[in-house]
Amino acid sequence: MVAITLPDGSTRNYPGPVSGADIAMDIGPGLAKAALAVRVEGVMRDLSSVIDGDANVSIVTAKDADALELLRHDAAHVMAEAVQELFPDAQVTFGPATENGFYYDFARATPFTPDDLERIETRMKEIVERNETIVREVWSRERATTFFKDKGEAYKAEWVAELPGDAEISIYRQGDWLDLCRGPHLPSTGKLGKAFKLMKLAGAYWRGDARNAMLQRIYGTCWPDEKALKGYLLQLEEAEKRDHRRLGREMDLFHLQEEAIGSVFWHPNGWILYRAIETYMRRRLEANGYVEVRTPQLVDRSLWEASGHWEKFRENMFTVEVEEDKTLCIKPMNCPCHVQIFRQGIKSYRDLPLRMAEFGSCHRYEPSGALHGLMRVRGFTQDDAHIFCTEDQITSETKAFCDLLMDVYRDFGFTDVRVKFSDRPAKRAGSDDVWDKAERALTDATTAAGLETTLNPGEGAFYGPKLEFVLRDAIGRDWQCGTLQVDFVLPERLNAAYVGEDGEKHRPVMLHRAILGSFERFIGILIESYAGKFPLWLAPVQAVVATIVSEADAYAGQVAERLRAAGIRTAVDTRNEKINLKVREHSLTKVPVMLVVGKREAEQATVAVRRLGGQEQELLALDTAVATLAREAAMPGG
RNA sequence: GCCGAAGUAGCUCAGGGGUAGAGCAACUGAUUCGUAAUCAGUAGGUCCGGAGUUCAAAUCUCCGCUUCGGCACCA
Repeated sequence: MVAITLPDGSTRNYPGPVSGADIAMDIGPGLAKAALAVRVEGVMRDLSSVIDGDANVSIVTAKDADALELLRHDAAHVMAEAVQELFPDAQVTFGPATENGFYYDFARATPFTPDDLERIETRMKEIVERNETIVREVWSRERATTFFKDKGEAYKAEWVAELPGDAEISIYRQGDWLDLCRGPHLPSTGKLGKAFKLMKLAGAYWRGDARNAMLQRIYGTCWPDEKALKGYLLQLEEAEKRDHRRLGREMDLFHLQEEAIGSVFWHPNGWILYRAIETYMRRRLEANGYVEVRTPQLVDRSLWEASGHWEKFRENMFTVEVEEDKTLCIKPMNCPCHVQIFRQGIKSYRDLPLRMAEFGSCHRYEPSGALHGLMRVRGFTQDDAHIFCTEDQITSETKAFCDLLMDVYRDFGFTDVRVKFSDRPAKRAGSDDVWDKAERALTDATTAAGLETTLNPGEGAFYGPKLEFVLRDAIGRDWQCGTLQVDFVLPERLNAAYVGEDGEKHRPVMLHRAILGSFERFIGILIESYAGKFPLWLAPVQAVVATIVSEADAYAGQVAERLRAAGIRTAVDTRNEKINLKVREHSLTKVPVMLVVGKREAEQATVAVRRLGGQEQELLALDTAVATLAREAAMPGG
């Protein structure tokens, strides 16, 4: 007897082992038709898999959230089948489901073309129509190895060889095509449906290693139905409209050009935004016990040799040969310079923690393929600071930092922040004792700050563990902004010391930390996150006074003066144009507030206030409007 | 850096071995108008750069640069 318990709590008994399909059929033919897979004790399995003992079971249909992953994984298989039918010389490698779809990596001498994509997609739809039954088989290692080797599938053969000894080698067969795969899969290709689309071609290294061959990756997206697919494509289009590179041009914030690759030309409007953020950060840091410094751009190579950067980071550094045997480096980081300031004079334990901040302008020679708008540049400014403290202060300083960081992010409208915790790497400096202490300190601090972290095992810096704070751009790409890194090594290398209570010399610990990361990247993300519609305190132009008739020109000037006197960045538009045009143009450049004035307003000392994106207007006395806007435009945190 | 694609007016894009095209923007003029495009006219180009093929190259070929999409990288 096998007792199967269903999600509703009911139990069905079977005389012997049953498959998921049997159970679904037993419950009803409708469900049997809709069934895609079965979840046994929470684990997703093939519908055909046999359950031979009592179990909690649920039937997975397209309505299930995790049916999507199944669907997408199948889409990858169907694509691979289509590709191999059309291009028999293409070798298969891997093809997983992704956040919005799937991809499959192929090895092939001649690259696929965009035209090929159309052919492949058409063939995929044919395979769905063939409704090939998907069958799972378990092969011996020898059989699998021989099979893939004979077929010329070198990558699959390599993978089989590397599967652990006790691993079951499962093969999924659909029609004449098969693939080595862990599964689970749908019962047949027809269940996939046709709500998929091949999106783009890309290169990708075999097993993600740049030393390996480059494969050809085809990305696709896949959804349960046509409506969801359309919705996704529409969402992509919308996201494209908030691309910071596009908005940067439309709103006249900045530009990039060939003669200064990877460096930003900030236009007046963009620079207002930049400075507003800098002012805000400076106030925040001052309120949190930081001191601000400024250190040199050009620093002799010897300091970088001493810090270890010359050895580890040289390829990313711009250098200048000034005279024979003298190399200056354009600083890629601020830390060694901050240690130099720390080292001036004798520091006592009473001076700690010393929080030294700099809006540090740095340059790094980033690989050409990595450059991306404001997000990845070669010249940037960090909201950098180094906290010199004792080991005992790591937890409290980290906690204080996390609180500050979350406060700042909240002020910029970010509440969904991912925090990654990177612990000790294989190659590292410092004793295990010290690492234990540092990792525990970070863990305690994040817990105290109420942050959930995901572990990035072995990804810490060689000099200490770190926290990374990740924000997401308009099209779902993640960018690291904030960071906190514990460093035991640099104080040692650059000989930073303080005198302790005991009168002896001690090494301080350095916490490298940034909240925005770089102004450039943060502003890029900010633009996308707000879709250019900044809150009042950040908007480069906060208000436009627009006239309806030229008789109101003089009054418009007075209104603007009043607003400016109240600290509001105001422009006046007295062009001889219709109000419709003015509203449209200032809406497109995302000015948050428009004050429309005509004859009526001029006579009554009022303004018609129109908010960006809104339909209605509010008629206010000029005094009221100025007071309201001044209050709204105030920088958060005073 | 690697794989692929693209580069034509300020922007979006069409064209394609034989005089360089459109819409929007710009400029000029008219229009004084009540909340997302008033009308008319004018001007605007090293077709990314360099070499080659050709009577003739924006167009074909090669090399380079930049950008875009991925991958790798991001101490």
